[in-house]
Amino acid sequence: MGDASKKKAKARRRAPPSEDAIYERILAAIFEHRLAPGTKLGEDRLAGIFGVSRARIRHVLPRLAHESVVRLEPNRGAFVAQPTVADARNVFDARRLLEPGIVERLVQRGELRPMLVQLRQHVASERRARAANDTRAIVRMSGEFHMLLAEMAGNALLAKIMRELASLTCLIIALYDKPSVPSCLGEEHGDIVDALAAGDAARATKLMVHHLNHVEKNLDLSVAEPAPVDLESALA
Amino acid sequence: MGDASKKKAKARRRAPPSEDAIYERILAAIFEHRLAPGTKLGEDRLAGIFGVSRARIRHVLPRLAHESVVRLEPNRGAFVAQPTVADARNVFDARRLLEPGIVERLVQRGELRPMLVQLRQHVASERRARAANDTRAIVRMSGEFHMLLAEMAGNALLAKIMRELASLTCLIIALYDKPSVPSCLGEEHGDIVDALAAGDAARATKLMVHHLNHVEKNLDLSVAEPAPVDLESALA
DNA sequence: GACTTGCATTTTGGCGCCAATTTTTCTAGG
DNA sequence: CCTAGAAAAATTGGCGCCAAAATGCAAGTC
Repeated sequence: MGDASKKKAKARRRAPPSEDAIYERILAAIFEHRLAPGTKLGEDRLAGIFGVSRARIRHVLPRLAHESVVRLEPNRGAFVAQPTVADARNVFDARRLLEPGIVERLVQRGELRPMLVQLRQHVASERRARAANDTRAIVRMSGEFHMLLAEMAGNALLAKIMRELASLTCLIIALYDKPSVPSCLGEEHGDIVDALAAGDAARATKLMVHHLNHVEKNLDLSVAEPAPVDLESALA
Repeated sequence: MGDASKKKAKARRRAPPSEDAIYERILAAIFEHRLAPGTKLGEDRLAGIFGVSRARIRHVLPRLAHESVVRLEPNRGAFVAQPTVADARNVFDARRLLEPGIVERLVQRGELRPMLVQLRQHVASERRARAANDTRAIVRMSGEFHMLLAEMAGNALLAKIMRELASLTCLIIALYDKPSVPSCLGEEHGDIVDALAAGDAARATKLMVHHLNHVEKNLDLSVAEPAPVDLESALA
């Protein structure tokens, strides 16, 4: 390959990236749709890119695999996961179950003045990204909004689960987004924040469910699965 | 140490345990309260016990750490996790959010005749273990009941999350169980199955929430945290 | 006699090498 | 010209060795 120079160029000069840093970097790349689903994540390749040894990479990949963000095939390597249509429905189903509860816990927490200003700032950033047509920022911040809500709900466990669901949702959008509409619906995040500011928990949860339904409906989940070719049964 | 013979005795003669097998074995030991919270999980110790190389162990421990079942201290080793009181409350809070939804999804699935027989069999096994006063089996099967429900709900993602929550619950019971009452409440699992059999989703979810509340109330979560000695702030 | 300091042992962390499997390419045949 | 087979290259998986850090012990000192 003749792009050895490019690898060298991307390796940090004398910054030894920590293990968590590599983890976050790969996750961020997936979040921003810089790594397409199905992309092979070769060990040597990644080691060269980050300027670390292969052993370091071999610690990070299983971690990502455990969150179903990468798929680990024995003796073949790691690939960015390709959630099936069934997986996608499961993710949205789980989110419809979790996120209304997260919103409820957030309002029950009381004293959400400082949280509201942070949420408003985030929504404003989203609006700016949308105005600039910065697709990567739009998708990333859209996921971050939901992660922010979860972190504010005061339950670190739920926040961790929400992080994982947000990552998977990013992959799903990358795979099944209809080219027609920009996947991020206008001001629905802002509407949720407004309901929270009004202390109307019921409306906030209802808006959250509707929002999730809208996002899912804007995906093309009707496509037949990439032919689950079951040779054994097909040739019986 | 003079117990080198005991290690050898426990090592499988000529059965090379797979990586998943080791994972499951350690998890099972935690489930059955054979490994107390805080126990150190030395690498070559485990390697000797399972008769595998240290490298194999070094792949399993991070996996368990990712589920918060073991705590990984840099340069110190792996320990069975010791969830704090706050962690415990978070776990039960998350379960109160998830499990009613799981029950709902189960009934909406329809055709639960075969599932009901399996659930009834499980409840019967639990009853038998309770009659035999087999504490380990009681705790293990109590967690397995909830995992079974989640797997039947038709959402593999929710099932995975429930598995993790069940593991953590086992640790929490091991840490905070009041010696007074056996932590597993009589026939509450059976009552939930009865409600499912009657097709009464509302009652089933209500019973589930009550059940979780009962389990939590039977724990001693009032103990003051082991003094989160924050030296920096204490000596300012 | 108790505390501190220094050293030895044990354990984890990391790096490099070698074997196994897969994928690609080259060659021979139809 | 295309297909099937085999050899070669590349990549993953695993094992062992070596360095770094932490713990426990022992000796020295006040």
